[in-house]
Amino acid sequence: MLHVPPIHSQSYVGALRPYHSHSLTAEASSALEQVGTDLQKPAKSVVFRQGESADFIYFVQSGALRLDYQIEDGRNLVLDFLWPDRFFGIMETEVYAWSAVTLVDVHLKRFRRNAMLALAQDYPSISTLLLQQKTASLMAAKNHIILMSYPTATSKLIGFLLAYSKQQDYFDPIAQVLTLIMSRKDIADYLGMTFETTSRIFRYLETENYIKKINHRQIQLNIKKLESA
Amino acid sequence: MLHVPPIHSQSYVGALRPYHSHSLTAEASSALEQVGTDLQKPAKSVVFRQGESADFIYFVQSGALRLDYQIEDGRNLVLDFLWPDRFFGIMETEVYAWSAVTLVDVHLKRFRRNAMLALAQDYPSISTLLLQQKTASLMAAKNHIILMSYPTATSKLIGFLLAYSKQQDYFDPIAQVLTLIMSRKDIADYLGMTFETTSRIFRYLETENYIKKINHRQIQLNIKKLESA
DNA sequence: CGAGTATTTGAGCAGCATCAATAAGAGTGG
DNA sequence: CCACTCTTATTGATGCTGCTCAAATACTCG
Repeated sequence: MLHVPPIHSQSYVGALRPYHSHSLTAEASSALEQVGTDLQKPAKSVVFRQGESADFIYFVQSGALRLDYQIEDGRNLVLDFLWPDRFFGIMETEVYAWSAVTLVDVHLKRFRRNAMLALAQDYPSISTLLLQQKTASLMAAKNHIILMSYPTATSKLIGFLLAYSKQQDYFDPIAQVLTLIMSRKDIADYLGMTFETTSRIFRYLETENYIKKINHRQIQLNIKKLESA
Repeated sequence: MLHVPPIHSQSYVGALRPYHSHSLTAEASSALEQVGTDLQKPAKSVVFRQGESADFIYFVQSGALRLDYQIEDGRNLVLDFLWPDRFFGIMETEVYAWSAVTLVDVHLKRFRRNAMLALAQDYPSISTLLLQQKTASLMAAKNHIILMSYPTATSKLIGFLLAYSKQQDYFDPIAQVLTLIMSRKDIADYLGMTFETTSRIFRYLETENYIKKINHRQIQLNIKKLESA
């Protein structure tokens, strides 16, 4: 059975509590189950591309992805990072407005959009689910905007690290070690800076004892110090 | 019969926008009508404040507003500008995560959140409407992120002017004159820069004949030149 | 008309981008 | 397992953009 936990927040905007604390009814859940198929993708593979026909809606069962928006000037913008329990690809348009790329091996559930939207007409709890998931996307976008509005690259990166450290799959709260599954460039493209700046700020944070690099992808965080910065 | 335009439709000039839509059935429409009340607000008034109990959902019938997010460090961030045909204040949390402030005199429709969400359980078309409106908010946020990612203040401001000039209430396509209903500071707080920079870029755009200032709030745009920049 | 607010403009400096060169790590095949 | 290649990350030097602080001007509203 497909169990969708209530949205939890990694947010600066505020904790996100569902209006009705709820998951799907048993009937809605099994109806959804019948139109969904399991799907596995290796790391660094494309789930869908910007501009492709938006025929499917996806759900992250495990792993992580990033959403890329290709700008006309050639730059790539990372719009969001997706973690387990998130739906994505819920478009109102014919085509996907951005691409979805896996960062690690992922386990997805895939639904035909037509089928899912038809079910939403019959099962109010599916409509509510879709609305909650859209809300989750919107809150993530608002948090992203807030991060990008920070006046310095240092505060942006600190904000990013603190938000990221809420992801229990990649942060060990005992050892305080964060496993970076995305590249310096991905982080830079998310925060609106160059990857050289990202790298330099990591260096600066280490000299000031905010973090300690174990290797390129493993970083020990001094959470308290980062939070008070 | 209720008629709400699809989210990508263009607004028509001057008239009051009904929230009635193709997506709402007659029953859903009249049910909604019974829980909605008309509301007028003068320019520069607060519709709701960040942190207040999120009891109402609003619909813009005419006018324009901005959504403000107050950051702990004292800065104010403009998250979005709202135009006619947009719902706002659809929260999943107990309280509003940002404030809504009118830029000009506005005509709103106000719905009790409890009532509206209860109706959504009975009328699938109301759920669809809410989902569409969330999508509109999300697309606006994504466009905002794209704007903020532009590498220079000049390109951000050009992007803002071009997007804003799609608002037929405030852009005269014959004279090519855009009426700015928000301050330099509002624009700066939306784009993530200082208002001095906003002012300087306006000056620069005028020297390069991208725009011509009629006065502080009326600006003639050379759309073609701006688009090719 | 006067007081308060919004906007413009100036000077100097800090932070980030750019261009460039190394270094570290990951992947592959012998 | 090592040698080779390719990718990712780091570090350096330099210049420009946009921020800060400051002052003057324009506009708004009672």
